[in-house]
Amino acid sequence: MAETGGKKRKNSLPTIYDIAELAGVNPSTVSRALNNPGRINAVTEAKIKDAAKKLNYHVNPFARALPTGKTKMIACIVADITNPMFFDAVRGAEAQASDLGYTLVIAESQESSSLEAATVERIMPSVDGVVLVTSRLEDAEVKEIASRKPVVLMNRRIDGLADVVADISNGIEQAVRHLKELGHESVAYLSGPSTSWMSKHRWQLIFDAAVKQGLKVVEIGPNEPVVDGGKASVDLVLASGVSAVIAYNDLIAIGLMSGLNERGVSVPSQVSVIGFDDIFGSDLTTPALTTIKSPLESAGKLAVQALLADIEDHDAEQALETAKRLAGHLVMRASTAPRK
Amino acid sequence: MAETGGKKRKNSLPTIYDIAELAGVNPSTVSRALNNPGRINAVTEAKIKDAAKKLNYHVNPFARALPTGKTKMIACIVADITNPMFFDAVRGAEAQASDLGYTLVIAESQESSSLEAATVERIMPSVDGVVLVTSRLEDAEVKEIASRKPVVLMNRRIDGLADVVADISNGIEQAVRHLKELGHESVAYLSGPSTSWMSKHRWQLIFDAAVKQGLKVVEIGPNEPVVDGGKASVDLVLASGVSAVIAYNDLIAIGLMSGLNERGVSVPSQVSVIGFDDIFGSDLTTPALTTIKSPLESAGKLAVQALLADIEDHDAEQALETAKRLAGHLVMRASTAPRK
DNA sequence: GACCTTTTGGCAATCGGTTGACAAAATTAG
DNA sequence: CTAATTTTGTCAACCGATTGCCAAAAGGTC
Repeated sequence: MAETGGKKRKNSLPTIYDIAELAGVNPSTVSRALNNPGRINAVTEAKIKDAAKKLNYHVNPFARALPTGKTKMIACIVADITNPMFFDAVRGAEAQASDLGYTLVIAESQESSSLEAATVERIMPSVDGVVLVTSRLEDAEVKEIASRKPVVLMNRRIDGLADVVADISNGIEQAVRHLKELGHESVAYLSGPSTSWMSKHRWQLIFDAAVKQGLKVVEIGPNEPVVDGGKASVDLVLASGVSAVIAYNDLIAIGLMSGLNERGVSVPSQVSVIGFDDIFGSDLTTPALTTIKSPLESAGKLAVQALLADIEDHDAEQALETAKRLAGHLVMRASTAPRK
Repeated sequence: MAETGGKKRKNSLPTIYDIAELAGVNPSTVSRALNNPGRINAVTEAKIKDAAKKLNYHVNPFARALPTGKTKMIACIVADITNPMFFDAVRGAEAQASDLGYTLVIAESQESSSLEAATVERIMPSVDGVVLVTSRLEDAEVKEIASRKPVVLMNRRIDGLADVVADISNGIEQAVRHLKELGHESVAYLSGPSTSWMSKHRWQLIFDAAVKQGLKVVEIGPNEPVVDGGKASVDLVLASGVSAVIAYNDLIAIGLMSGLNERGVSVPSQVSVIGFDDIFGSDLTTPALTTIKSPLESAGKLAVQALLADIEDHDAEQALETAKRLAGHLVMRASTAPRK
């Protein structure tokens, strides 16, 4: 006999139909028992749940996604996975997502706005919402995306959209005051990519703080937000004649220190350097880097919390409010010293 | 007030039915034209593709996944996202996956075997295959998973399963010879987690090389594969009386150096330290860390290549063969010195 | 016991594609 | 010019869940 007489079941996974058969009820009853506890008689429900256990049933996410449109996946798009700054953010997001039964898809845009757009386009159909971390897209593009699916921004602000941005004004003020107290009279800001909202934001705050403290202040950039970007800016820094530098991020700060070192300029005795983020490794440098740290893990958590609140039609305000109280602060180490 | 961006749109995305209508053909013809080029008359095909462009059509991945079982997603499960070692691996994997039209889902198991099992269970139904990086699961568990979906291992070997493991025997031999040449007579291996295949593997090779060079050798561990794990082992290292240490990874090595430093023991003049992986930051320490580096980005690429070959029923041998030629080597920096 | 509610669970349509079977049309052969 | 063959596109049955609608069963009321 060519065909077996038995079930033609492939080695595929159990479905609600199998459960229905085993429990002697209709598939729709199974569906209700499983997602709509209470809708069904308690004893029937128990019988169905037993059968489900017995068959080791797991809902097929695709079959569910088709009619509901809900995929239980969210995306987190970061500019550069290899920047340690993203660790904590991603880890916080991951933890919160799986806590709430969602799967987090992480993708990177490699600091490219066109690649970011393509990535978003590719992933969007598969997810219920998106967290954009330090997005390099233009406001209009982000808004367009947000018009299709829930979006939460991290380290970026766009009017009308939800965002999680730690308040760094205090940290920056501390940093600038710190430099002032060390006797510095001028400071340079080594900016990040020109498409970075966060870079502009930091410059704005540094500018204000410096003016307030009566320090001369200049912006040098844009710089690639990587170690080599910092290294490449050494000439400009030296030419500017400043005695202190605040860099867009720790990577740039580290690159700058290494570049200065190669030039025989000593940090911190000749030039003081401050970074942002307190990434892994920033306490390993010589001298250890003074930096302005943000609570990125909490930020990641809250971003996902707000996103899921929106997706599931709860109130996102609470998470967003909590996020507003996130604040950065100065971590003092050894890369700053009194001006000679 | 900032609302999250979800204007849930009613009029959903274009479907093949819309295209069919616009092009005046049957939906199945559209499906064939789009996935089965050649099956359909060239002019009809063109007309359909035009219509698809016009409507800005994108296939609904869930609708497709339902009948085909193919999701065009693969998972990459790593032990700890915050270990910089995974950057390069993940980046290579991501790049290769999107090149081939797949979406990579990254998840971490936080070094926990039970969490890893749960994560795999959760993600498995949604993906076509899995890359396990330094898995903490037992052989039998991994095999069970591999019996359900294609699996490729990174930095782990299990009989009968595909793996990508760079050949580090040479790098280790270089390292041990290097220590010997510096006059060391004994070396300790600071091992990683007891569930780590890679940790055992490294110990094996170090042991062999040390014996061959006539060095005394001991294993100290297990240690948590993080900075604090290295710090915590300082007492044991000092008590052992060795003058050189090779650590399971750079994180442990860095922690050890910092711990030794706190004890007033100088690296490298009193104790030489060597790590593994050459992570970001390992050249920033004082002294800069000597380490055995593996080509992790290539490994990630090849793992995905092999996995996709398997999934799409091509020949995975080629990728696997190339992977066999991946080799690590010693990166000499400043954390090793002649024995006093 | 007749009548009205409320529970409970089944039927069948639906989500958006894929694909085997087949008929109509076009092409080639004899 | 008819028969055989190939090409092209349609029909309809899935894939596995969800859900509105409805009927049967159970419970309450008078």
